[in-house]
Amino acid sequence: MPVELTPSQALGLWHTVSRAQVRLDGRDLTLRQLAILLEIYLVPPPHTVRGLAAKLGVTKPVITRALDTMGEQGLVSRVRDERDRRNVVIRRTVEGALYLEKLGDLIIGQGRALAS
Amino acid sequence: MPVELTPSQALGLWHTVSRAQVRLDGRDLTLRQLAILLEIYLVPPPHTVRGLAAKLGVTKPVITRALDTMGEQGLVSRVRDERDRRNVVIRRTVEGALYLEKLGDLIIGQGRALAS
DNA sequence: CCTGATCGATACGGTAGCGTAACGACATGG
DNA sequence: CCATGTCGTTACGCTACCGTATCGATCAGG
Repeated sequence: MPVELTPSQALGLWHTVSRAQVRLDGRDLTLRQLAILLEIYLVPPPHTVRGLAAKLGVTKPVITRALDTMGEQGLVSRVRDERDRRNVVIRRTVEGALYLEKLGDLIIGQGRALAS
Repeated sequence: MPVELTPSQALGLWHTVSRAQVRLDGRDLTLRQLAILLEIYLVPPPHTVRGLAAKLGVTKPVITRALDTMGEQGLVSRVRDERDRRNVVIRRTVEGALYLEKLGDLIIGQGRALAS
C-alpha cells in the first residue's frame, strides 16, 4: 500500500526525524553508512563488499571503511566465505537490528505526529 | 493529518531515499548539515547560529562549519544583523529551496512506490 | 566610560571520511 | 603449474569534521 505524502509532510518528516537522530544518536553515522546498514538489513542476504558498492554506487574502500566503523560498534559483522575464500559475507547482528528497530519507531512516531 | 506507517514501510522509505540520495547527490551532506538545512527552511525565521545550535543540541562551531560548507555551495547565506551586530541572520537561497524541493520529490516518490 | 555578558568565528590537535592506486589471497581456465 | 582475473583490504595524501578553548566585536547596565 502506497504512502501518500504532501511536499510539506515529506520534508517535515525528514526534518523531525533528522533532528531527533542528531540530538539523540551518539553514533553519528554518515548518510552513506546508514544507507549501507539499511541495505544489509532490509535486502535478503548474502551481502558482499562488491555487491554493496555496486548497489550504492560507491567504491569498495567506502564499504570496507563503513564496515570497519559499524563493526566496531557492533552493528554488523564480517565472515569469510568458505566456499570462495575471496569473498566476505556481511552478517547482521542483534545490536544492529535493535538500532534499526529504534530508528523505525522514531520514523513511525514522527509520521504519526505529522500535521497538515 | 497523520501518516500511518508500518515498521517495514518506515525503514523501507528511509532505505530507498537514503540510497537514492547517496547515488545521486553530489553534495554528500552530513546528517547534521541536512538537519540544519531543513531547520532553516521549514521553521519560520529568523535563524541564528546560537538558536540552531540549541535546537539541534550541538555546539556553535558545528553550526559555523556547516554554514561555511553549505554557504560555499549556495544553499544558505549569512547576513549580519544590523540591529544587533553580534548576531548573524541565516537566510535562505533559491538554490537551497530547489535542493530541498528535489529531496521532497524524492521522498514523495519513494513513499508512493512503497509496497506492503 | 568601563565592566561583564553574549554574539559568531577561529585556533588547535585529533579523528575519520574521501578517491586513487596498489596489494596479497584466492579462484579459474588453459 | 601458471597466467589472468577477481575478491577485500590497505597505503597514501588530502579534506572535512569533531570538541574544547579562546578570540575580537558588540551590546547593556552602572
